[in-house]
Amino acid sequence: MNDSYHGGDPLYDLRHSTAHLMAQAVGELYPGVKYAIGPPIEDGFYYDFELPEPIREEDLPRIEDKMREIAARDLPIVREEMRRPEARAFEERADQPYKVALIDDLPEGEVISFYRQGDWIDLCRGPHVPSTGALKHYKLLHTAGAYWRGSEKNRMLTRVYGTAWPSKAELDAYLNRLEEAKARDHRKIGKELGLFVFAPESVGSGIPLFLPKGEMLRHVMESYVREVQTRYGYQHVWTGHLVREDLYKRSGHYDNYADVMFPPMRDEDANINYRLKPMNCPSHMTLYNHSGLRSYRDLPLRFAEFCTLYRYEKSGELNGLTRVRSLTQDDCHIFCTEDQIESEFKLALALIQEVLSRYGFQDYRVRLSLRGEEPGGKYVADDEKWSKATNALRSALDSTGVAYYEAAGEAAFYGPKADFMTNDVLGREWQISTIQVDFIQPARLGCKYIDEEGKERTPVVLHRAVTGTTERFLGVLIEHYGGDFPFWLAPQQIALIPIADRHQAYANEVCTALRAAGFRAEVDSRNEKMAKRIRENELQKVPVQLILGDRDIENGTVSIRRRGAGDLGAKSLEDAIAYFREQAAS
RNA sequence: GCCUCUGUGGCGCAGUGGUAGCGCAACGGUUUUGUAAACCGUUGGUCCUCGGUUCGAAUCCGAGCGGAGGCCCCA
Repeated sequence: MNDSYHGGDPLYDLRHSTAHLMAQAVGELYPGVKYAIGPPIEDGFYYDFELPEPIREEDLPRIEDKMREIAARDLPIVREEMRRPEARAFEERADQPYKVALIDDLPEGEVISFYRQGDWIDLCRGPHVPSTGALKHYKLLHTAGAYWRGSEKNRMLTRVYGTAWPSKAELDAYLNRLEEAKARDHRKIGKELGLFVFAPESVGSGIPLFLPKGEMLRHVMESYVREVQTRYGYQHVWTGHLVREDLYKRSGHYDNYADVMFPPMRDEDANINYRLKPMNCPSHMTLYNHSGLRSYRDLPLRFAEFCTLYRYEKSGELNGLTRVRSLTQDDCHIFCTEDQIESEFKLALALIQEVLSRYGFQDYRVRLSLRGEEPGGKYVADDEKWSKATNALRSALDSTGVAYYEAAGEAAFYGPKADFMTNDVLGREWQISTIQVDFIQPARLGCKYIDEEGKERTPVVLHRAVTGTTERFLGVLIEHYGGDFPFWLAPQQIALIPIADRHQAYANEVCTALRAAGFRAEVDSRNEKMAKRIRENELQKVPVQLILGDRDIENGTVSIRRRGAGDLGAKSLEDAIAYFREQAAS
């Protein structure tokens, strides 16, 4: 939800009214405050203020106390209406420049509504709860800076976020959910499980350094997607990390993407600038162009690549693994005819569905991102091609019956796209997969194929990523699983615990057999009590532990402890391997 | 980049003006163990950096760098 919210949902009305309550409290505590906007949002609300002095996090309880005091007055919340000139004059007298600006922006119409509670009044479309006494279960969460009207050219205001719920139980449940999310933070778990580190040496920490277990996760994830892609008829290619800058001038990226490219590297002798590759598309199209003349019989042609790209993200944008400067896309470019767009889209959809389901993401929604209203701007102008591409996507989505919604102004400069949003176990939404139609770049870079009538034509390109980037997806996965990865994905699948030194040789022997069978196993031979090693391997979330002692040597067995299920008892090595194969498949 | 907050041994933390402490880890030793923490001992910190205030700074102030939450962006 955003400030385009028009009311009607009781939960949102409650949050909207709580935002007003907070604004009134802030007004009483900070005379001279200027109010901007205060909408309800997913799970809560915020209000933007311009303040004579900053609000700090430790001031929030004081504001909450004042809110409770105002709520206890049980002030009726009353709608009032003014004609536009009176409303404008009213806010000018009140020295509320942001409200004046909002009024000037409202669509033509004579009547403008305000909501009053006691002696406090705010420009607002409403609706609201009947009285401040109805507001009981809320909490202010944190403060943040936010630009007026969301533009970095404007003044930065102080935004206070809060949450509000109809009952104490729901409020507590929500606060618990926040705590749980904090405990699952991938940066925290990544450190605890020894997956990756951020070193100050790695340029503003936009470059994660992966430890052996983290690299194993990357490897397993990439191998899996590679296997699926091969099965779906994709071909994997490799185009490296450096690209001549003139390619990006021809593709259009130089004009549209320059701010996220690292500065050029210069070859003075040859008078050539090179760039670290920020995207694969132009490279794949170059590969297409220089690997023989293509006919319609060669299409669709699907070039996939796992390559690390480099983007010069602003320092304040960096965030753990979910926003980095070196990112590895599971990228693919599908060269096809216009007639093949729909079937290729469906094939990609099936692939995405299979992969997301393997990772335990049950359902997803699609956001169809289209060109904005205004012609020109960042979008390459060619109305016919835009509408053709847009219709192809709509048609493919309609025929597959996937739920989707449209977002104007969110498209890439070269065409519309479909982004796949999914929710993790905590209900948070993530954008992962994407499919983008491109009628522009193939033409710019001179991609051709010969059609049935022997004529040269320009192929359509679908840009497609399944997991998006390995880094971000891993971050999402860590939080999704809380670090407790399924057996097939776990960087270490099996820990072998020899009870005493004399069991060491047997443990090594079993470990060798398990590795030969394709499992990721390690012997924990530290001189610690068995129970301590079990505890630590549990905390490291190793899915299976094999306890090996005198009884096992005597009977030729292994004693299996499965994380989550406990002691499964002794099995022969063959039975154990069969059990692990079963675990790896599920 | 912008706003607010923040920075103490490998990790998690305590210490608010009188030149640093705890737990875990690491290391040495004892122990040889059957399903979530054996015992004893020992290392290890120019308290992010630079500058200032002060007789004296981990502690106060300023700048820089890093981190967190947001904003603008975005895979």
